[in-house]
Order: sequence, then C-alpha cells, then structure tokens
Amino acid sequence: MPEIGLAVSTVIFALRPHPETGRPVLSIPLVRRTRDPFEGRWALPGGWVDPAESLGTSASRTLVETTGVRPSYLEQLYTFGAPDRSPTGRVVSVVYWALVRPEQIGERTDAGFDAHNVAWFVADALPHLAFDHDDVVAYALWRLRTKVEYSAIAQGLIGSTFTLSELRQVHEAVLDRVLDPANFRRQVESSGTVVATGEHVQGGRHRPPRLYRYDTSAPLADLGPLAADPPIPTPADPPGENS
Amino acid sequence: MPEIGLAVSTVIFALRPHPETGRPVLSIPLVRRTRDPFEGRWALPGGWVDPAESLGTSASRTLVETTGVRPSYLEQLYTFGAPDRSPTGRVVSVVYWALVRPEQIGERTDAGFDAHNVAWFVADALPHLAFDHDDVVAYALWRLRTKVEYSAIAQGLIGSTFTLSELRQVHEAVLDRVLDPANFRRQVESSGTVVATGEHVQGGRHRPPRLYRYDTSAPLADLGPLAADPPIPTPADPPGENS
DNA sequence: TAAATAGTGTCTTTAAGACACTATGGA
DNA sequence: TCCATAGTGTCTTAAAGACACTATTTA
Repeated sequence: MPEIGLAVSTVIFALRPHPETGRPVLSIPLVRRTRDPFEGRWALPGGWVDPAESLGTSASRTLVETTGVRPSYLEQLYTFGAPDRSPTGRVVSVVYWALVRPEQIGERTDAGFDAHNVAWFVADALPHLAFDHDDVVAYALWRLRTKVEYSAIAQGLIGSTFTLSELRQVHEAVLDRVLDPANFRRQVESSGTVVATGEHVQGGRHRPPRLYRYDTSAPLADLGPLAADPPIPTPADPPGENS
Repeated sequence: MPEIGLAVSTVIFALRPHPETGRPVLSIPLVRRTRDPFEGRWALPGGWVDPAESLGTSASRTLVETTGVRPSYLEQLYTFGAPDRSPTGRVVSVVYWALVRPEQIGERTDAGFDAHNVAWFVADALPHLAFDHDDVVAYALWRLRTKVEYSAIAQGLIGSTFTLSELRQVHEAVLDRVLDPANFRRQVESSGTVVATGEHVQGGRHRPPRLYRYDTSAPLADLGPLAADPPIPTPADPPGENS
C-alpha cells in the first residue's frame, strides 16, 4: 500500500456584489497559504481526509472550518492526481464543488477563524493560484455553467423565495450573458421545478412580481444512480457515514 | 497525513456476441478475487496506485495487466470513498471507465496471465460483485448511456471503418433499444463526426452500403477544460506523466 | 423478380429564440 | 400620466421522431 497523501479541496461558488459595479457576480472564496509549498499564494479551501470520515463529509468539514460558509449544494467534481502536482510529495486531491446562498455568507469573526487569510474573488478574475488550482477552478466553472443550463442547481445560489427576475439574474450572472425574460419565464415554468407562493413583492415602481419557491420534491440535479452527497452537517451535527 | 489506501479500478465496456442469441451485447470483463476480502467473488479490474504514476496511467496499466485488453478510450468516472467500503481498512478508489474495440479483445493465454480468473459478463446481467462494485458499475453504465446520446464515444467500441448500419447497431446495443435508420443516419451525418471513405461493402444480398470512418480531427468527447487522459500506453510505451 | 437492406423525402411535434404587445403598480 | 418591470402572444427556426417511399444489389 503506497504512501500517497489524500486530500480534499472544494471550489465554492456564491453570488456577491461586484467590488466595482455592485452587481451580483459569481465569486469564489480562497485561502492564503501560510506555509510552504506556495506560502503566500491563494489556494482552494481543503485539507487531509480523516481515515474515519467519508469524502463528502471531509469536503464539507474542511470548507466550513477554513471559510466559515455552509454550502447548500455539494457535488464531487474530479480527482486530480498528477505525480508532480505538489512539490513536497505525492498528493491526490478529490475535488468537490459547492454552492452557497447569500444568507450563508456571514463575515465570520469568531475565535480560531483567521479572516485575514480568507477572501472572496470574482470567479473570472482570480490571481494565479497554488498547486494546479487554476486548472481545478477552470473545470469547476465549466461544470457549473454547463449544469445551470439543464438542471435546477441555480436554487443553490438563491434564497428560499424569489421572483423570476431574480432567478433570471442568477442565471445571467453564472452564464455571463443576458437572457430573454419572456423565454426564460416559459422555460422555468414548464420545467416544473418552481412553484408560485401566491405572494407578491411590493415596493418597486412597477407591477409587483409574483414570488416563487423551488419545488423541494424535485431533485436539484440528476446524478444518475449515484447516491446523493450526505446532508450538509450543521455545526451541531455529527458527521454522517455516507460516501 | 492519514494512512488511507489509494486504488484505481476500471469499468471496461466492449460489444461481444451474446452467449445465447449471438447478437452484439454490451459486456464487461471481471476478475475473480483469489484472496480475502470477498475471495471467490467477481470484482472490477484494478490495483494500487504507484506513487510515481498518474491516476490515468495507473488505470490503463492495471487493466491491461489483469484483463489483457487495451482500451481505445479511458475517462475518469468517480472516486468512491465510503469509510466502510472495504472490510480490511480504509480504501479510496478512483474509478475509470474504458471502451475496447472488438479487435482488441484477443483471448490471452500468455504466461503470467490467469484466464481462469477473468471472464466477460453481459453488462445488464452481472453477478453480485465484491465491495461496492455493483454501485460502481451501475453508475458507469448510466454515464456510458448518457454520453453515447450526445457525443461520438461510440467510435471507441467499433472498428476503424464501418457502415452506418453497424454504427447504429452499436448505439442500439448500448442503449438497449431500436433506432430509426433514417433519423439515425441524418443525425450522424449532420454531426460531422463521420466521413465516407468512398468504399462500399460487397457481399450482402442487398444494396452495398457505404463505408465510413470517424473524423479523427474531432474530439471523441467533450471534457471541457480538462486535459484529455494520457494516450493508452502500448506494451512498449513508458508510462506518461499526465494526470 | 423477389428479398433485403441502403438511402431519401416529408410531415408533425417540440423547444428555443426574437420580439411585439398588454398589464399594473408607484412616482 | 408616464415609467419601469411583469407577464402574454406569436412568429421563425431547428431538431427529433414517425413513416412512406425510392434505389440497388444478390439469390
């Protein structure tokens, strides 16, 4: 049995106001490395896999520990294992990607959490990252953009109720292009993934839009016969035993 | 750095004559375990990852070593890592799936190759496998069937030249349903993945069909920004250094 | 000339996209 | 009443599927 280090990393996506324009833009939290290799460079949150925990649990644990956010969606992306990807020895990384809702992005300041070494970046304007994380992020971005077009994962980025205009803005931010409001509405309504709450939003200087929520009985994404990832543990939850 | 065993396994697909009907059917080679755990049970070919080799190289090496076939296509499927998936200790398996062309399925009898413990099974009628390999195969089958509908991977299962009827039979065997010859032809021709050689097949008691070959300039499958897997090493090739 | 498969034509249905139009509340 | 966005209608195009039809070989 070979001596190979096994790690997990996670590419976390959320929509945050663009630092200049203020418009919602796809963003990723990174962690500054405080030791070699690549000391000082930004990297994906992650850590070693504990022998007693599943890969998915390991991913949610390390991402909560390092960035303080709790994801609404978590899916395995790919396993990176080129022999030379870490200069300090052989490391194989099982990479996950995650979505976070805006209300989950509280700025943590509690003890043991080093806010100085965690920062959010615009997904399309990242610095050059440690290890092979540039490639990892590029692949995660491709997967997110591909998947948002044929599944309901956008709900992982939005609050529990929303207008169709807000949902469309999520899709537009992810895909980085504008969508026709009429056609978008028809597509979403005919997909059956969304249900009108009956309420309306007041306050705009225009016709009040209907509020919708996602139909929780429909699966968020088609993983085929693969068991869904374990539920995201809340701070009180003990880790689950799923793969 | 935790003590976790890192292995690779591969789900290998080929079309072989059905043992009863003789018609081509999707088949998978399995290896009988000769030691605990699960001694006597059938399992996917695989082995430990060598610290010096990439994951893809490890997959092609172990599958050639154990089954004697050389794949025409190899792609990473998923990494399985439930803490209890092996009764003898923590093992994380990076699973690949592969396609093999009929001409590559020679029955090996050379020294060091134990034909008694390798056998081909019809993909939809496998015995209960060792470890969690039932789940692994189910997921691989789903991926193959999904992918054959929107990509050109079927070329990984067919010889270098073929008639559209033969290609359609490959799709039919994979999807396990009949396809309309007229519509299939139009789809394949408009996809641009296939080129007529100008030759025809003589001998049938009917109009001689055109021969086609795949356009090798077109990619076999869209992996996004992910680097393609390393070329399959022939027995003489030294292992590559890609992920 | 019959059998059998190769290959073409065409109609229907569905979905995506473009874009004109109506609806309704707030300033 | 005007502005802004919500929401509807409808036309065009492309692709998939059903299925009738013609083409060309061998037995």
